[in-house]
Amino acid sequence: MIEETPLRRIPQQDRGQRRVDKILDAAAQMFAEVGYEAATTNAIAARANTSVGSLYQFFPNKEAILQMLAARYLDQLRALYDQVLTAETTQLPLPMLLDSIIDPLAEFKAAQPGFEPIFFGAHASASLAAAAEELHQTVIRRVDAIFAARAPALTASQRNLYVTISVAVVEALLPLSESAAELSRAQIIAETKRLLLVYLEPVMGFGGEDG
Amino acid sequence: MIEETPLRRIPQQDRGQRRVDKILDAAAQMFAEVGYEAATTNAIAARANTSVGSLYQFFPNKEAILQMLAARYLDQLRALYDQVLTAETTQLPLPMLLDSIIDPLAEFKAAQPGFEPIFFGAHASASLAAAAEELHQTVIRRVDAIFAARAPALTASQRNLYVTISVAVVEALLPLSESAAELSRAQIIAETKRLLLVYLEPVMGFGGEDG
Amino acid sequence: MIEETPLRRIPQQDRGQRRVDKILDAAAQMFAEVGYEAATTNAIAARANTSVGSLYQFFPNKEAILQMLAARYLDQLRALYDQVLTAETTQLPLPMLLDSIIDPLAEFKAAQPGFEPIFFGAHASASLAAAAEELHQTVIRRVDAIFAARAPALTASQRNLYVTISVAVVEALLPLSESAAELSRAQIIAETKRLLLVYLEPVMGFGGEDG
Amino acid sequence: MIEETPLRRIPQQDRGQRRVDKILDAAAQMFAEVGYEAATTNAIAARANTSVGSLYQFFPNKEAILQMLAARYLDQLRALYDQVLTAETTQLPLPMLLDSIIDPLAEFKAAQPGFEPIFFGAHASASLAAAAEELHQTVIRRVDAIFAARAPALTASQRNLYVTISVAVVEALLPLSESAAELSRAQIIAETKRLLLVYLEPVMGFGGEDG
DNA sequence: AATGAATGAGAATTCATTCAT
DNA sequence: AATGAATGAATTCTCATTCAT
Repeated sequence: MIEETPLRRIPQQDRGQRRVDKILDAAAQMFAEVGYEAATTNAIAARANTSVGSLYQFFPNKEAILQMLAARYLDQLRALYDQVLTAETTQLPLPMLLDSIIDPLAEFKAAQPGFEPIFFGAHASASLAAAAEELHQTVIRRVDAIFAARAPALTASQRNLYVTISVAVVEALLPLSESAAELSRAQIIAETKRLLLVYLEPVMGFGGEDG
Repeated sequence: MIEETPLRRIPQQDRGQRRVDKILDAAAQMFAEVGYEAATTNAIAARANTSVGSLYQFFPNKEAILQMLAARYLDQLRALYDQVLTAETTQLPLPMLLDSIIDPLAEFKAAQPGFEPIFFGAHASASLAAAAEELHQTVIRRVDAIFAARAPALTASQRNLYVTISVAVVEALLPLSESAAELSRAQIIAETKRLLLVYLEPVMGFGGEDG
Repeated sequence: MIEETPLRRIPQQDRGQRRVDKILDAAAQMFAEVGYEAATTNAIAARANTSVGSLYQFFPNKEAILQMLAARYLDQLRALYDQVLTAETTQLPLPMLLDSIIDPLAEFKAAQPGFEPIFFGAHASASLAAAAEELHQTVIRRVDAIFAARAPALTASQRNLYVTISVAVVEALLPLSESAAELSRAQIIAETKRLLLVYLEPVMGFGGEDG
Repeated sequence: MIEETPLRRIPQQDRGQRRVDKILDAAAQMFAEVGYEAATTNAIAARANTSVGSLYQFFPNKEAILQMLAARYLDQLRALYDQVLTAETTQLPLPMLLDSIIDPLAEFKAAQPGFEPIFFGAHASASLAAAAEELHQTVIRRVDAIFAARAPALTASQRNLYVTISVAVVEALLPLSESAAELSRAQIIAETKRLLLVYLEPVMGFGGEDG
């Protein structure tokens, strides 16, 4: 889906790949700290212990950094879910299914500082929105597949509603641990699951299609 | 920090007030259209049929416009809720209570183009976050008061959890009607209420303190 | 032919027009001294006793300065020729006709430092070439009209050859006074005329259509 | 200033010389295509199938490439004229003498893509002008020697005028075949000769010192 | 008070040149 | 010697803010 490689030069050597990673890490930090617009390419390069020139050797422009970062998150997230969400997962009791979906996301979010502003962050700029779109769609598709397997009685349209709402809820609640509300990360996660449990139980409460 | 009046000069005359309003309206539109960062003060002034000079006569800097806009929304939202949320409202059946809380917000959001990026919009920039904070706190406090009256058995800490989650859910779901998910505004609102209903019913499902 | 006004803002006031003129003068000097590519917008602004910001208030980009400069020269050159080249001029003895064509150009070139790099001289960059094109075409058309009136027996194609060669010769020789060849301006101009005289005499040597 | 060898290292081995040649060829192409300023050293190296590093092993800086290219053209042009312009040539009838001078130059120009922007190309940048200077002087000296032999009656100063004008005319007219004037190369060359014939005939029209 | 021209710091991006491998 | 990654000064252009009119 990201057709054209956003990388200006594909780093064949380890050193190049390490440099790209360092730049992406630095960018993730800066985006998280000051936002995409306010993060300057010079500052990103400096934090990555490189020069702007090197940065532009790998990325054609600032937006490409964002896209590449999103693409990296996408890969990692996919890998994470590939591990966790197997055919059997689908048939777990709902609470455990919710664990399987939410826990990886929560952990990923906690581990990756730049993930939140891209994925959770609302769409303050056109660039951000574009970068986040594929990530969102991927999560949406995964969840949709699970819901489809779990609640085959739902029409595609009904499922769309459940999926959209569920994903939006998770995206909205997980970041709350950052807020001033004096709620612990664990509390937030637990309550998110509880909320989705009562919401989804009527349609996919039981271990699957059986009653 | 927001303590000091962001208005450089308090417009005593109507004309001044009208000008401030026009600038705020223009700013709201621009913020909604292109985002806070991309909205230039010159463009805001032009859309308000004024000059940058006049704009800076009323606002010390760009961020002050945002703050002032947030403050205006705050006033309007307060007034709205003052009308709707009376002592009796608190004791309505939960579905109707949810109507009382969510409908005004949904309508306000629909009517005010600039409200969404500030209030719902994620916190892409430090400025936006700061401006939104008071709005959030106000809504939080209102809802907290209602929940307190309705579910007096809850500890402050428990209530904090319910309030935080409930408000976050509303903030996350209402903007979905803008997204590409092919869901109508009415569908979104209905589902938001249904979600909160199942979530809150256990603790405040009955008409009030009685069983 | 320059369809879209290259001016970002059309200066209604005298002050604005004066500023535009000062910028164009400064640009002309810089282009003449270091060439178009090496002339930086900051240096142009500085020499015009302004700021880059002001420069960009009037010109959308660096190339527009060049275009505007060429357009200004075009206007001035047209005005100059409108004065000098009347219907009667056409019928003057060839030496005087050559005076009428070459002298204004030589004087204009001497008076306008920036004219030479644009009009004379080959065009190293695409921008320069584009800017010069209209100037060239205008001179070509003028000369063509004169030649047509003077030597009606020539076919359009033959005339094209004479005009092209004649104009190219003038464009090549006049700048020689700048070169190291130790030739005075007057010498150069005189020899240019003598050269064209012997070249053109066979086809338009006599006072006009008469033999 | 051009005194010091522009070559950083004099390539003793064939391989080095071949590399230098390839770089010069690549540079000539790029200069012809996009101009001196716009031609980047990286692009030149790439087109020469080398690396920038190697390029800088042979050339201290970008300008040196231009100088070296001009020097190479100088050598080739000298060799060409050494072949063609012998003592006997000088005494040929003027039309044939002009053939002897102009034809090699026209052919050389047609064969060497980078020659035109340097030699004919007006002096858009200080670097270009410097590089072209020696080429010009060489041609000037050759032509001067011929004119001296052919028209010994002319004073050095008079000869200077004729030589300067003649060379400038050729430099100006030959490139016209590239322009949009719809004139063929052959037409241009023929007309250039005709022009110089009528110009020079009075002073060196006859087969030599007689007449 | 109102205007909008003027300012210039700061941002993204390029490219000649260097230097570690 | 060859390579090409790395560097960072320099350039174009923007836009928040000021200030003369």
